[in-house]
Order: sequence, then C-alpha cells, then structure tokens
Amino acid sequence: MLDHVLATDRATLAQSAARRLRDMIIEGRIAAGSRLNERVLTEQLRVSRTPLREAFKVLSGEGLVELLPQRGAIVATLSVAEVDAAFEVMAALEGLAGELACARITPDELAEIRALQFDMLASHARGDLPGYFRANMAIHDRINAAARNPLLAQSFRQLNQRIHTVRYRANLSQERWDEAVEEHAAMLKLLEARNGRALRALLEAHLLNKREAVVAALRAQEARAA
Amino acid sequence: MLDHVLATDRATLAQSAARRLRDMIIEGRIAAGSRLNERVLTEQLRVSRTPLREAFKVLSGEGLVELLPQRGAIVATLSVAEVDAAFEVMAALEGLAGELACARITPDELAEIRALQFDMLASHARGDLPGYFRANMAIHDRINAAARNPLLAQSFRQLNQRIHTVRYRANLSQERWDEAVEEHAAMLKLLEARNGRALRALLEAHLLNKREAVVAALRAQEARAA
DNA sequence: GTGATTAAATTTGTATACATTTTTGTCAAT
DNA sequence: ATTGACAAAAATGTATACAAATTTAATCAC
Repeated sequence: MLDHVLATDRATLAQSAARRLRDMIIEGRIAAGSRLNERVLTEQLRVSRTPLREAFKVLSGEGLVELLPQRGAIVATLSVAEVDAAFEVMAALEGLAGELACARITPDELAEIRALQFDMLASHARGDLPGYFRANMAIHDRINAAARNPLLAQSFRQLNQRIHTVRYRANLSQERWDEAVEEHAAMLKLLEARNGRALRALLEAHLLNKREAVVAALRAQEARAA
Repeated sequence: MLDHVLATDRATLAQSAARRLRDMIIEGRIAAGSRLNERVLTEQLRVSRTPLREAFKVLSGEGLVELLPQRGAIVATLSVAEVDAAFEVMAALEGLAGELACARITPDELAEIRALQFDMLASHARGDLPGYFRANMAIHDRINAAARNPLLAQSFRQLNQRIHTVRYRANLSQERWDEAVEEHAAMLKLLEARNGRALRALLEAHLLNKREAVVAALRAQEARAA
C-alpha cells in the first residue's frame, strides 16, 4: 500500500554497472581508446557478462563507448574536431537556455544563482580552480533548469558529459579566467534584467570563448606529445 | 587481405533487432505506451532474449523506449509538452545548422538543394503531401550535412526521430502549407546570399511555426478523443 | 457481488553454457 | 629478420537455464 513511497527502486545490475563504468570513463580512470575487456570488467564490477554488455549499449548511446561488432567495446576517443563540434552545438543550446530562463526563471532561482555567483567570485579570488569549476557548473545547471525544457537539458548534458574529460582538465590561463569571470557578471545582470536576446548572445560568445581556450590547450598538449 | 573492402560487416542480432524495432515504433506500428513483451517480441523478431534486451537498451537511449525496472519496457509516450520542448530545441539546432551551412556549403550542395526545392514546389502544386514531406525532409537533411557538424546532425536527428510519429502525421492546413512553402523560398535565397544570421533567424521562426501547427493539431486530436 | 488473501503462472533479471569469430603464438620457408 | 600458415587460446555473440519479482487467477470470507 505504501509501496509507491517505500519502494527503494533498487537499480538493476545493468543500471549500476552503467553508472559505475560511466564515472570511470568521465573521470578519466580508463583512458580513451582503451579496450573494455568483458572478462576483466565482470571481475572488477562483480557482475556477469549479461548486465555488463547491456551497460555497454547504454554508454554507447551516450557516446562514451564505441562498439566494434565482433571486436568488443572501447572507450570512445575524442578528436579535437569533435570537441570543436560539441562546443559549437553547446553554445547554441546554452544560448537558448539563457533566453528561455529570462522568460521563466523565478525570483528564488535567481537568488540562488546570485549566491552561486558569489561562491564563484570567492573561488576565483582564492585561485581555487576546482571550486571555481564547481560553482561555474552549478550556475549553468541552474540556468538550464530555469529554462524548463527537459529535452534541452538532456541534450546539453549528453554533449557536456562526452567532452567532460578534456573540458575540466584544460587548466586555462589567468587571463582567460579573469575574462570568464567578467562574462559571468554580465550574464547575471542580463538575467536580472530579463534581457533574453542579449543573454543568449552573451552565453553563445561565452561558450565559443571557452571552446577557443580548450581547443588551444588540446593542440598544445598534442604538440607536447609529438 | 581484402577484408576491409569485402567485409559485409554483418550486423549483430542486437543491432538488427534494434533497427527493426525502431522502425516499428517510428512508423507507429506499435502504439505509444504499449508494453514490449519479451517473449512475444523474441518470436516476432526471431531472436533470443539476450540481443532483444540489448536492443531495448539502445532504443531507450534514443528516447523511443522506456525501461521500467522489473516491469519491462514500453514504447515511450509523447506528451504535448514534450513535443513542444522538442521543437524548441530543434529550432535552435536547425538555426545553427543554417548559419554554419552558409559558411561551409559547396556550390554542388547548393545546386542539389535548389533542385529539391523544385521537387517540393511540384509536390505542393499537386497537393501531394507525402511527396512534400519527403522533399522537405531531404532539404533539411542537406542543410544539416552542409553544416559539417556531426554532433549537431546527431542531436537533431535524435530529437526529430523521437517526435517523428506526430510530426509527420499532423496534416497541416492549406494556409499553413502555403506559408511553409514561402518560407522555404526565402530560405534558399538567404542560403544563396550566404546570409547566415538571417537564415538562422528564419529557420528558427520556421520551426517554431511548425511547432504551432503540430501542437494545435495535437490538441485538436486530444479534444476529439475526449 | 465485493474485497482480501494466497497460490499459480507469467515475466523480468542474471548467470552460464555453447557457438563463432578474432587474436595470439609457434614454426617453417624464404 | 620477415612473412605466411596454422593451431591454440581468448574474446565476443547468442541461447538457455535458473532466480526473483510481478501479474494473474482462484479461493474464501463477508
């Protein structure tokens, strides 16, 4: 009778295997391009091959894993071109989110973003990069939530997840960092003024700037390797 | 030695099961919300449960199937709100595609779109709705291809596939149809003029207009049912 | 008849066995 | 040393057996 409340909705093994594998990939604990051997992973994750293979299919749909017929699964590789393309799409999506948020955000949500903005400023002042990334991600999450479009949020999350490894590994220059913080201040102003068109343009520019920074860092990394 | 040429890359059963099931869902041969019984489907598709369940996971990632833990899979249902949200995102993506296409399209690609435009005009003049839809879809496909962004194309395709059933079932009014044809003529002009910003705005408006038409048709359908 | 209770049947989740394919390792020939 | 052939090993793909859960049906009290 109270099932709908008490039901713990314990996940299936396939779900939890997918979740754990996803985390391992996103956190970079398994290198891009490396093979996902079923026997090895069944031992590591303590599940049998059936749920593991189902997890592969799920992660393949998220773009994190590539399935090579008869030849197993590998962690998806990221070319610079793909990162470039992902940012191009994410810029448009984030711009849309900002525009919609201007029309739909509540005062409470706006207040929360204001608070996060101060958290971000604090992290920036301390030179605390992880803290900055955390506040930054939270702000963009709140804007997405305020847009009230689950499909938009999902599309964005999927792309962002795909490039997560490189996005939050590229340690940007102090100059670019300062610039990003300024952009965030302007964003908040436009959001408060409910200026949808302008916020959209700014968010697009903001993400395209981030793209430049990340792609430059990637190319530098590639050059160092060679 | 010639493997890389001859290899037919025969699909796995999971892949072909996913493809067949996907077609059945998109074409509306299985009603939204209906249960996907494993035993029944294994008999229909002539595969065992293992590849069938893997196919469920794939289609779930595409948003076509919903997995209810311990309670099986159902064909995903589409609320009016979801269709609304999908168009909102698709408008932004298509706008981006148009802008990028202006910068990247080749003369050959442009010529092909011009030809398709005439096909579309012919179908419109004959009142051939399926032919119109086909030409229309082909044009949008070409614009997406000319944008040279695989992730953009994939994001768009996924959303479009999700609402395919309702999108191409809503038989629009003659008035809206005429209007859409005019919008297409303007699109081609802007593409030829390489006016990215204007094409973007037009494509967004075009899709938001389509949204109005589809959502209105859906609401009318709902009202008729009640 | 209605509703609760419980047993049976069905259905989903997982592990494992078997079948195919791919990869690896050995050895002879050049 | 390198190549090619081929056997052995390992890996993936598929079917099926078993376990656990849910749904259906049947029974009984009221």
